[in-house]
Amino acid sequence: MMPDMTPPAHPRHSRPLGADSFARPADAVARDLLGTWLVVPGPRGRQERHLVCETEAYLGGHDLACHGSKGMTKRNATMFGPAGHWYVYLCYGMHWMLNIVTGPVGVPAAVLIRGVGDHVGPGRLTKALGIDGSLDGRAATRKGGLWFEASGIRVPPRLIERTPRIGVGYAGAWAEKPLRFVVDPRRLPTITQPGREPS
DNA sequence: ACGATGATGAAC
DNA sequence: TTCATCATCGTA
Repeated sequence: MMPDMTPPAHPRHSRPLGADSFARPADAVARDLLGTWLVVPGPRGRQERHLVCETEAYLGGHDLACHGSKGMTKRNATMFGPAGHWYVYLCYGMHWMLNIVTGPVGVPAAVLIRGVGDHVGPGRLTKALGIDGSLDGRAATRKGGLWFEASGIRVPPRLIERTPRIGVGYAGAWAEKPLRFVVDPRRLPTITQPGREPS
């Protein structure tokens, strides 16, 4: 069974990951977001939960692959703001990219969410989940929009694949750094029914 | 391998 | 105002 649409193991403890989870280096956040739920408002007041399985870290102004490396612009201003806010922008004229801002205020760093559950690919997942630029700048640390939630699923480090980031060949040596994090959800423990512990 | 598709940012 | 670029994707 794929993890999408699966309820949390402990609904009463369901709460968004807080600002503390994101006010850290982007590579640490990118790794730790693997195996968490992305909680998305669904039809008729329901929530969808999608397991995060692919992320990329953009480290800050010194990272030549990061939008913030050329200074603050209208598009990337959200990246310079507080951690735990969504940074969403349009890529190639048609694909919305979903990022979560990380690190301290003034440092343009973020994590790109590249794959969740069955929806692999940053443009595909935003299309499937109905995400667009109207989310840019909104907080992820409160219920009401989209947020992350601990799943209780342990992701063993040996199951995390690290590769260079996709589509940033222009970034010189920064293009080679292993800042993409991937886990195959089929290798994770079976997702449980509500009230049960992950095996 | 290539075109779609349009906002962005820098140059002029 | 023009132009190159772009954290992609579907089709061939």
